Amino acid sequence: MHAQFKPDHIPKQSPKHVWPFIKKLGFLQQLSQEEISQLRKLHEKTAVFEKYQEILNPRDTQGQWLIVNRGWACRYTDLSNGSRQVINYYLPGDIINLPALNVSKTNYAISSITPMHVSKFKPDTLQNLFALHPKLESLYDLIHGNEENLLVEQVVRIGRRSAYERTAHLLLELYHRLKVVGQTVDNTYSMPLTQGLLADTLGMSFVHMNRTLHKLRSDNLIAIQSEKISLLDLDKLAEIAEYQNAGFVALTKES
Amino acid sequence: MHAQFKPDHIPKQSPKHVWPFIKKLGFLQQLSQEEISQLRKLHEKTAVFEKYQEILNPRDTQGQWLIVNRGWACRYTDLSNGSRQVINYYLPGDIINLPALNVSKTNYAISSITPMHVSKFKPDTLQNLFALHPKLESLYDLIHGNEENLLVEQVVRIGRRSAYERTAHLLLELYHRLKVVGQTVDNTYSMPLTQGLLADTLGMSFVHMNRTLHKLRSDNLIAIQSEKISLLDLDKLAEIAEYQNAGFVALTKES
DNA sequence: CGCTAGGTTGAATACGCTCAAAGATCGTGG
DNA sequence: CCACGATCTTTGAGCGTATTCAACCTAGCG
Repeated sequence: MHAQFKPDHIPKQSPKHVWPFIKKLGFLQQLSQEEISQLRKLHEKTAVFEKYQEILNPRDTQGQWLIVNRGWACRYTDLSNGSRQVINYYLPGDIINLPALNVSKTNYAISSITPMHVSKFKPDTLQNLFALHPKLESLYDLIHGNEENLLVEQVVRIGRRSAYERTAHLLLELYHRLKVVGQTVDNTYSMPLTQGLLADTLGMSFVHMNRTLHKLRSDNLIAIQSEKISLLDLDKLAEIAEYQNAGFVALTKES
Repeated sequence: MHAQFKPDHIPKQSPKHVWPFIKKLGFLQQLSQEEISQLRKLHEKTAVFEKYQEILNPRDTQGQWLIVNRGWACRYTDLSNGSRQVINYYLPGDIINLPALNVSKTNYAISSITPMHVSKFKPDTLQNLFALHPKLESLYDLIHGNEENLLVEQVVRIGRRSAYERTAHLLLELYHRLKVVGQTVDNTYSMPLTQGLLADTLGMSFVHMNRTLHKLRSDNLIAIQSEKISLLDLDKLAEIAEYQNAGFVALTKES
């Protein structure tokens, strides 16, 4: 059990446990007790992955969906010249939609980055849920749209931003996504990515990644200690990165 | 009426007209006459856009979906420093899913590139269709997955490929997507993108775009005359770009 | 205590950008 | 029908950001 997971270390099956996925939906829209207990049905079967374990394995994951409860994963492509591009990250509260991946041929893989806890469920569980609770279906559409927005942001980030801006932008995105599921404390979160992985995400060399992080530090915008990163000036970072929180926008916030 | 549209110039309402969208689905899986006539219902209401006209206008497009019948469009983001990033293109046979865009806040816009013909339909038309024809629903899931794959490819392309590779890769993607809807002839297709737009797609300057295209030409890999582009050596291009046709893979090809 | 993975730093190089200016193409209006 | 303007393309030259190569440092783990 690694240090970075302590804040989330709550007994797994406790009825008081709020699953990150439910927390995320609750952030988007107020949920009734009935809806929450319905959503708990998606969490009945859990599983565990080790650090750096392959998750996308088209052979044996047919018809299984995963919800990330703890830990990070990522989707990536390895190129023949030895370089790697990380497409996106899966954080607690995110759905990893394996069947959709199987539907069409994929050029990418999914792997855990840290040890992970996930919930597994079958697609028809979701179908049944939506049939009874249309509101949950619209919420699902919403997070699905947000996911696509994240991909779009990744394109813009890599395509038209400087290394400095890219880095600020990604760190902000991670911050906002983690905040929704309660994994930030005082603008600080645990960031289990190596500089190599960050570089592979932002399309740059790990040497330059290192230098860019240094510049952000010397500009007093971020602070890093072991796996904890602190965003020291959210406004300034957002200004530099031209960051708009597209990845997580609530439809109607009726809290 | 522009020259590049002549090959597609068929009377609009002719019963023999095969809509690109239907052609695309038919490429993925053999369609029955019944299914084809069902899909025609999506094409009952058509509309037209001018060249460089804004399509995504969150105010007035609620609940409308578009199918591209003719012409090209793209989704893009303008940054405050004056640069632009094109996210993806919409070609004949593609669906532009406007409601999904409205569901969550977007940082991007959609605009036509050429004059366009589109079909408009309401989301519940699609719902009704799927209720009666599950096979069509699974086909829709498939093209939806393919769309996401294209976005993923765009990330990899921009993130980890050289200008030369990127360009080859994009030209191949456009070729394969157009081929499915019958808009290629002998490895040639009409490519209405300016070098500036191509550059904004691939995250490079238009000057370097120009030089890269020249290199591809002098390497005898492509030929360009006005708006026609020919891919002279598909295999070599694919090898250079490490291209795998992820954007369009059939589930079961039972022809 | 030594190995391995990750982080840091320097120096040389290269890929792609910016600035600038000159052609080409096309639509439009005189 | 030609001339003009606007947009797009082409080419040159200098510059800058990011890469590569290489070495060394650090921390964690067996």
